[in-house]
Amino acid sequence: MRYAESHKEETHKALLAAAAAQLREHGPDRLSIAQVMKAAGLTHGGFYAHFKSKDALLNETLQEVFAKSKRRFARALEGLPPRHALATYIDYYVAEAHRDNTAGGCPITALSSDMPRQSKKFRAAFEAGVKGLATSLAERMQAAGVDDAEALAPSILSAMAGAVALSRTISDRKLSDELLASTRAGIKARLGVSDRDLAKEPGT
Amino acid sequence: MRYAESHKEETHKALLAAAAAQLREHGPDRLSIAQVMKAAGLTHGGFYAHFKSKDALLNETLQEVFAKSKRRFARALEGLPPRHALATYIDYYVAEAHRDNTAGGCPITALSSDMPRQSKKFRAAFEAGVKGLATSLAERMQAAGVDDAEALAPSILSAMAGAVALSRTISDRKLSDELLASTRAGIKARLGVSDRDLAKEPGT
DNA sequence: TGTACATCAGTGAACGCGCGTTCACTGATGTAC
DNA sequence: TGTACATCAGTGAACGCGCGTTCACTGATGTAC
Repeated sequence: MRYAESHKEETHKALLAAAAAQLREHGPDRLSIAQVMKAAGLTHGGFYAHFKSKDALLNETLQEVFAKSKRRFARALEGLPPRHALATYIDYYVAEAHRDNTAGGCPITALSSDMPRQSKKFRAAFEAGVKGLATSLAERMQAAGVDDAEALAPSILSAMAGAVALSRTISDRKLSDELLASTRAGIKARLGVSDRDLAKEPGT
Repeated sequence: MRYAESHKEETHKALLAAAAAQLREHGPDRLSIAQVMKAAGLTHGGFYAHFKSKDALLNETLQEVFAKSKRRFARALEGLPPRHALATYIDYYVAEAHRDNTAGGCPITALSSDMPRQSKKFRAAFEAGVKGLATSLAERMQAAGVDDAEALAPSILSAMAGAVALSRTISDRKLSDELLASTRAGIKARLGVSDRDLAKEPGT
């Protein structure tokens, strides 16, 4: 079974996509190579033609997931005026849809409490991703006229991630929804981009 | 080797104490029965004289950890005037010392992102613990004159837990410290118990 | 055009390992007589 | 007071299991001649 030139690269991408979902859904420890291969329609033995080890897969996957997060972030806010964009991002992150989509969501929300138990290399990749997202957020905040944006951004990010993470642990739907709504309102108020504040913003 | 009447109960407690630390340090999946027994100076085979299963140990341990968290919460704030107590709690929770003490810290911070992958029973124990802490916090907030305390408390709790959890993933000490400081300031401002606001409070 | 060989992504059996769990056993002490 | 037996927390070997990893093999297609 000889394959097209691009075949190996395509399989590599398919494995990364499967791993990206399983990493967030099951965590780095419960993600299993056999399951990732199965999701791509392959048997587990072939894995090592694509990755040196499970660690290598996890590292590449995490970088990919953060990069995708950042790209999606930028795309969703394209063209919006700065303060509106910031409010939209908060609503988009601290959302029921995000809570209900662990496999496709933010790695900070899905993996924060796993990180201190992971390898140094994996933690470094996570930290780089966090810094990247914090920087993006800080830029958005600065553009929206928020004071001291750079120092504030990591705290805002952790409040958003913490709320979504906690909302996932609560089966009481009403309480979970309220936690998200209350967090959205609180963060937007803190940044001066509540619906009330936004009325002052010049048009799109 | 016949033992004193209280001996079995003491061993049971020692196992719970070892499990309490390891649960938060290593998470429910990586906590191992052999390691817990070893920490109590015993061999792994004897475990089943004390607990029906690993699941039973995890459930009992988590309940114990939440109960202890709540007791410590109450003890630390005893005698303080309401608004001062609230500010103290925030400083106490969102702290470098808490970040550096995973094994002895809050289970929400240590386990949030593990929970969606755990058994229904374990998740129920966690949810009950979260509700208990949220209620305690809401009472403190209400006593301190915060509006809409009950609806706000879960969001505040998630912001505190999220900040400590994220601070643990960041090896960059300066950034990690700043994240905590910025979160303390933000939450105290949101609740109207900043140092500035507290000057107005009647004495101890 | 036809034959022999090289390529290499993927297969599937096998490995050692740590895990949760089981179980026959130990041995110091209490109780029965 | 002395002997035989019961108790039971703890021991340590053994189990099946899923895991990450290795490796001899497969077989469709490309290349050499």
